[in-house]
Amino acid sequence: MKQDYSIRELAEEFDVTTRTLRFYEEKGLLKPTRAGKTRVYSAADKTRLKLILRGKRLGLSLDESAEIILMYDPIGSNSKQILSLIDKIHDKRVQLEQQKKDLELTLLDLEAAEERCIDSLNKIH
Amino acid sequence: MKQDYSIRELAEEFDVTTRTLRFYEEKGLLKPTRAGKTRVYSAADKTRLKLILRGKRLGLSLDESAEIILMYDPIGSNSKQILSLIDKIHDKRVQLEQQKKDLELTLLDLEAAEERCIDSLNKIH
DNA sequence: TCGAAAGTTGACGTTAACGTTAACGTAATT
DNA sequence: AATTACGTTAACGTTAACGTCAACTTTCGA
Repeated sequence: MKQDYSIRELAEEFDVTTRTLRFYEEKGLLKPTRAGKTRVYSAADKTRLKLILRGKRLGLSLDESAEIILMYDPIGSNSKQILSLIDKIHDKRVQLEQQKKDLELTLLDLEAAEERCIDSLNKIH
Repeated sequence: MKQDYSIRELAEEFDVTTRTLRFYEEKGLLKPTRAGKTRVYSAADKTRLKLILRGKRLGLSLDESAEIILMYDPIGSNSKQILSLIDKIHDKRVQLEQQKKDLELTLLDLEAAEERCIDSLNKIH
């Protein structure tokens, strides 16, 4: 598996602009190393980018995605910190479960709407 | 069941500001009638507000929610229009199904993260 | 070696979704 | 009569997430 990526490679693979990748770096979401001045993205950067974009499709802000990504990382060994992290994870799960419910309701509504459309068509015919 | 609502009643019930309700009206999402100058919201307005906020929790823009709400409404009896509507509904369903997948993946990740946290705690102890 | 292609850092522009005054009218309470 | 509470419109301010130059350097294939 490939190790490193240029900014353009990554941009094309994920269909974002290079501006976007630089912006994510400014925000601390990606940390490419440098070959001279040129950015070099690692497999870890690629994974993080994937998570960010997944978050976007869920309607999360970049900050929220950043938070979630931090949750995946091993964090300080301090007991208190870990407990606080568990809390955060729990909160985020609650939010996402609510979102899942909303999503399923909306899907049901759309199914019903589609059916009504088809009925309308049949009546016209 | 109550028929009409003042701007404040609706705002408090859904925990939004009155500014928000006026803004939604500007955008054509709500259409309260008037008693003099004062806005009077109907049950239909209330339902639409509920759908808008559900959309927000899904990360939809107001325009997207507006589109979806229009999908629920009976539309022009023109056959062509109905077919185009079915298409739109289908597209939106595809998008939401993708979102559902992303959501479930994220939930799995969070579960795993929580477990790792708990493991860390046990090792410390 | 040289010119196009791709890289870099500013820095200002844009859109969505409201927040925040301001400046005013109205209605009920004291 | 005056305060308080709630309503109105109008208009400028704010934040997030980039887009869009500009002005410059670096790299690489012919």
